[in-house]
Amino acid sequence: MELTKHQQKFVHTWGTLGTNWGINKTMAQLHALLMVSEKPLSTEEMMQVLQISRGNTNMNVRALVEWGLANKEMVSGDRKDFYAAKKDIWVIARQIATQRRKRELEPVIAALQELKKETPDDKSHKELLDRVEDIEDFSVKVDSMLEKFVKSDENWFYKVLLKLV
Amino acid sequence: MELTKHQQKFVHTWGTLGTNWGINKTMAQLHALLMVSEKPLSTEEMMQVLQISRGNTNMNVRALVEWGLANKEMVSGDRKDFYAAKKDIWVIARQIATQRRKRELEPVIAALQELKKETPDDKSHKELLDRVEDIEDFSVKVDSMLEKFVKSDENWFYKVLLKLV
DNA sequence: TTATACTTTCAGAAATTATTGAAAATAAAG
DNA sequence: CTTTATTTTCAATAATTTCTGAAAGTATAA
Repeated sequence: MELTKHQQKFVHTWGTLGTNWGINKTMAQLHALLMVSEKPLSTEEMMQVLQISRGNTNMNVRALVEWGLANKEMVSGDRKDFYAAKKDIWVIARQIATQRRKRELEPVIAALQELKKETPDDKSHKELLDRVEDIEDFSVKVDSMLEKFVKSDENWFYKVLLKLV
Repeated sequence: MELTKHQQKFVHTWGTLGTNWGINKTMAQLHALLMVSEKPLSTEEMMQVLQISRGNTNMNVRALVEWGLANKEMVSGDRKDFYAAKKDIWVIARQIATQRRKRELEPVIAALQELKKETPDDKSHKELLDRVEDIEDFSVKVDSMLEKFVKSDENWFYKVLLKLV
């Protein structure tokens, strides 16, 4: 299997951009590769195109599945597992929002709530409690906004966008 | 200078959470420390409280200033530089949105636009162009939403939130 | 069964990122 | 100026994260 130079560039670029988003290069490149592929790909094919090891391929493609960005598929008559990326940008965006909410926002809210509960409300903790409460309130708002986005359809987003103008 | 155990826990927790957001631990801890401090702090004080080196303190406190999350301040009668965190959550959120837009979103849009321009519109690039266009459109929408948020006041956000219900 | 095809795991190696600490640079005071 | 206080830089090192490849594990076919 061989990519055109433009496909190669897309895969390479997506890997670099992913790095700035805190996503590891291999995972981002696999995602890009699956997104431009017309058909599901096997581990062998991904290894060969990206020139990476079997272990690395397996770990990262499964991370993609865990994030809900790709699916494992069976091709009849073949014993191998194949993988295909979800291609609808709204589905992708919702999956990412779901995961980031779970991994980045909810732990913040939980930690701040605990902190608030156990911190005595005395003079020496005024600043601390003010900060914790402000950040918690804000986080809860963002969280509920993301929740709405996740549960919404495409039109919701357009409507919101319109209303903002 | 000494923190209460609750302040210590906040600083420690914020450092850990920061790590999950792709921010380095020292930067997040410095941010937390400055957020709970009633007065601006000197490099010495920050080094001593967090038990970190002078170089590390200097680099990361300047990163906070670059992100617009803290300010350098002069205390009259003292030759040292002091630093204070911005404490208004709306200001903080807008600063972070501004920076993330610049660092994470704009490079994506620029890269995709370039890719789109240079990729021939033939059959072998159908998937690629479809993906690039979808992601670019979506990114531009998110970007303009963030732009609005950055330029807005606190009420804007509440209004948006209300409209979404 | 046993053989074969394929996937998963994981210890060690490689690459990347963060931190130290001391030297160089800068700035204020005498 | 010269001295002294302070900040900044950066090469060396430490810590963390990613990647490899081979061995162990699973599943299907013969």
